[in-house]
Amino acid sequence: MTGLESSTDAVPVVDAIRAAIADGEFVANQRLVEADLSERFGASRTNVRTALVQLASEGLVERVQNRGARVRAVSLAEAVEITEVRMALEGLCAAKAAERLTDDDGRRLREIGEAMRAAVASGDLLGYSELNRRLHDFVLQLAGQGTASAIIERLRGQNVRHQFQLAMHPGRPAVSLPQHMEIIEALCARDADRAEAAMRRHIRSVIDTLPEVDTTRTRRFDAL
Amino acid sequence: MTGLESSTDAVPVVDAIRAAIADGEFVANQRLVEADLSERFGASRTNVRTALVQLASEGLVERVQNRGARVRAVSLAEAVEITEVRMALEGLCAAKAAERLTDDDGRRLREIGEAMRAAVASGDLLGYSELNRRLHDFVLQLAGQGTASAIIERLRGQNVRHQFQLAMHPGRPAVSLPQHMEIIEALCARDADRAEAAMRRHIRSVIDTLPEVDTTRTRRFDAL
DNA sequence: ATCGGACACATTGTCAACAATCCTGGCGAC
DNA sequence: GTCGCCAGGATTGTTGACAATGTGTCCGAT
Repeated sequence: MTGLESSTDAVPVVDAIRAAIADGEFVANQRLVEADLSERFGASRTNVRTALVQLASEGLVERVQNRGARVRAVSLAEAVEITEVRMALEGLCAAKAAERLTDDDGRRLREIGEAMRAAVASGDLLGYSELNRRLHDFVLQLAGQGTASAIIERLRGQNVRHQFQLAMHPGRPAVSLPQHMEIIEALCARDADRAEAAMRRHIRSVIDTLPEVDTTRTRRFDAL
Repeated sequence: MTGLESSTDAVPVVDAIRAAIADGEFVANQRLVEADLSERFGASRTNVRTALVQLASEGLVERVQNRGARVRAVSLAEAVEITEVRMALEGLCAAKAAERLTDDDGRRLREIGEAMRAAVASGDLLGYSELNRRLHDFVLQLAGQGTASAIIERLRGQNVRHQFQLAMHPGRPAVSLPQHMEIIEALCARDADRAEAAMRRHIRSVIDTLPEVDTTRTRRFDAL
């Protein structure tokens, strides 16, 4: 998509920019010039401007007075902090999900689990990554915790880069697959404490792996 | 403060509105008319507008197309959800704080604890409430978790009403004081697990008390 | 060759006016 | 009396132009 395909959209500018950042079209530290975005998405500069304000309060972009906005680069330390928050919140959601689980939910969970096994066995990294997302999303949905889910979603947006690198890390599936299965088992057993513990162990291992996959060349040569 | 005292402030419109909501000057479901706020705070309507967008993405304000903004009313169920998130996150921060605590921090914690005891003994509800805020803030500061702290702060803003009612609940200090002391002791012992557990127990009791202090008369009969 | 200053350009910040939309109240038809 | 309908007013949404600020460049003096 090279140009102007959106003619009469409501207020999707913020979503469009968010998606562009998520998809890597806008890379970290890239400048976001209002006039350019305005033309790129066929929106008025005012709309782009308010979109940038909103994205700034979501932590996706940085804005400095009279100097414009750019895609915020999250350091490794920040990625760790963010994932620690996710650990606490997804743990909470796992516990809630265990309490509210229906038999049908359990079946769907096990389906995801089997699909994961198959994806890992066949070396389908992208498929496994997609299933990973589906599992975590499903847990959030089961938990029925709107507040927590919204926060987790927002934090995930800030971490797309690190998450992606993690998914492509060789040997990672062998570690995370059994953790995922343990989460599923605990949920199906409706054991809230065990589900929370399993989820926390899983995300703790993500945190421990983050430094290994970090490719922050730290080319900002002053702050690190 | 009744009127226009801010003449040449940078971009404090959003902070001013936030403060007004926190202080109860703007009550739940109250309409926030751009022109009125514009005059009230001596800012242009454009600034007010972007401020409202930002506050909406913070969850303090609700905005509907062509119908303006109003102060968001958080239901009891939402207040419970919010406080459950706080339980998870402040638990995390308590654990981190225990690991990083210095001797001097410990002394300051115990000072707060003693001041709390005195406030409760003398029936100083407002003083105790203020100390409560100071204790929780101090734990966040000790934890050094910027991401978690920012989220907690934001959630607190949404819950001001319920928090206030809780603080004024008779008999509440008798319950929360020993919990606060346990948190302080666990922190001073540098026992991360115990600190996290104590913090979670404390906030769990807050959650359990919320329904009792709830005064959602649902008097929104369309609100003005 | 390097430094300082002035000029030009690019970009953001602000404002006022205009258009679109929604709510209110009154009026007539049934 | 109730329902539908149609101005009138209030409020939000949008646009474009202009001001303010920052950035980069070129030139001359040392």
